[in-house]
Amino acid sequence: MARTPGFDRDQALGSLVRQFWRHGYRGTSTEDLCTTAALGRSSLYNTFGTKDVVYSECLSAYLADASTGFEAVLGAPGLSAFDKVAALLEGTVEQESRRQADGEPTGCLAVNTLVELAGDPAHAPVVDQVNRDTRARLAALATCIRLGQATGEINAALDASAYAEFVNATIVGIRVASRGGAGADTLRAIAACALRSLA
Amino acid sequence: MARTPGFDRDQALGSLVRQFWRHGYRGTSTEDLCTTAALGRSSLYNTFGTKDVVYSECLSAYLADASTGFEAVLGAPGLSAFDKVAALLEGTVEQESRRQADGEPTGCLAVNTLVELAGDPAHAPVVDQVNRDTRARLAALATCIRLGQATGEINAALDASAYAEFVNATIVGIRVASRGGAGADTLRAIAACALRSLA
DNA sequence: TTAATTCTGTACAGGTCGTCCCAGAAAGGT
DNA sequence: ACCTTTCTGGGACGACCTGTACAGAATTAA
Repeated sequence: MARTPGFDRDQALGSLVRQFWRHGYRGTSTEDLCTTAALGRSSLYNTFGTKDVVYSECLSAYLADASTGFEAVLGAPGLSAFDKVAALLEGTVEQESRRQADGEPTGCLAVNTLVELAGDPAHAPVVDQVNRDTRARLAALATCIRLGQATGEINAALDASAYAEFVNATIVGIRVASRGGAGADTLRAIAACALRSLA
Repeated sequence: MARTPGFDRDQALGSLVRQFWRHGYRGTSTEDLCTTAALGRSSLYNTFGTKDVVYSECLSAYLADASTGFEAVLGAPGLSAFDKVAALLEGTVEQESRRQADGEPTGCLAVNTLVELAGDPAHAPVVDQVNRDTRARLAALATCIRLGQATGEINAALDASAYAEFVNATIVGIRVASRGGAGADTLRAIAACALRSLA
C-alpha cells in the first residue's frame, strides 16, 4: 500500500559510521552523509533524523559491534584468563593492521568521540554513551581477571579493576598510535610489553 | 615611530592554545579565538595569520612546553632510568589531576590533533608536526631505557624502543582517560600497572 | 486501473564561518 | 606640533551548513 525504500537501512548506517569514524562529527557535513550513504537529504532525515541523532545511532552501532567481538573473546571456551587478555590485545593489533591495509578507518570511534566532544555540554549524551560502554567493558574485564586470579593463572596480588583499567588504556594507546600511522610492528611491540606485566 | 600593540603576544597565544586544546580545531570559530584572547579580528589576523597558521603555532607552543617538562625528567641528575620512567608516568597522572581540579583543559593537544585531523589531507602539516615530535620523544625515551639496561637497572632482555613505544602509549591512554573524566585514582592505577612490567 | 501512502529531488530560509578591507585612533620619533 | 607607522574596531562579502517544506515520482494493495 506504499512505496518501498530504495536502499538498505543497515548498509546505509554502516557507511555513515565509517564517515563519522574517519572525519569526526564536525568534520562531516550532512551532505557528506548523503553522499557516502547514497541517500537524498529527505531520505536521510526521514530515516534517521537530525545530525545529532544520526551520530548517536552510529555510535550505538559501532559500540554494539565492538562489544560483540569483545565478549566473544572474553567468553571463549578453553581459554585461560591470561590468554583472553592476550587475545584482546593481539586482536586489537591485528584489527588495526588489517584496517590500515584495507584502507578502512583506523582508531576508535569511542575515543574519537571523547576527544572531540567531551567538554561540550551540547553533546553530553554521546559522551555519556561512551562512558557507560567503557564502564561495562571494564567491569567484564575485571571479572575475567578475578577469575584468572581465583584459578591461580594470574598474580593474585594485582588489583583486578586497576589492571582492567590498564588493559583498556593500552588498547586506547594502540588505537591512537594506529590512527597516527604507526606500523603493525610498533603496535605489536606495545601489546607485548603490556602483557609482560601480568607474569 | 609607530603604535605599540595593546596586548602581550605570548599571553594571547596561551589563551589560544587552551581554546584549541579544549574545543578542537573545528570546534572553535575565529570569533572564539578573538574572544578568549581578547583580540579584535584585525589584531588576530595581523599578529598570527589565518586559522590554520594559528593552530600550527599553538601546537608548536604546546609541544615545546611539553618537551621542556619531558626533557627535565629525562635529564634529571641522580635519578635512575627506572625512576625517570616512573616519574614520567606519575608526573602525567599528577598533571592531569591538577588540571581537572583547576578546570584547565585535560587530555593532550597532540593526541587531539591526531584524532581530529589525521586522514584529512588539508591538515597533513600539523599531523606531521605531531608525528615528528612523537618520534623525537620516543628516541629520547629509548636511549634513556638503553642507559638503564647498560647499568643493569632495567631488564636487558627488553627491546628498548618497543618499551619506549609502550610507555608512550600508556601516557596516551592516561590522557584520554582523563579527558573522559576518570578520577585520579584510576589514572594512578594505570601508571602503576605499566610500571610493573619493567621489574 | 485506481487510490492511498511513502519515497525522493530540489529549493529555500536562516544562520554561521573564514577572510579581507578600510577608515580612524593611538603612539613614537623629529 | 607634526608626520609616519602601526594598531584597532567594525563591517562586508562570499561560501558553507543545517533543517525543513513542497511537489512529483514510485510502489503497493485493492
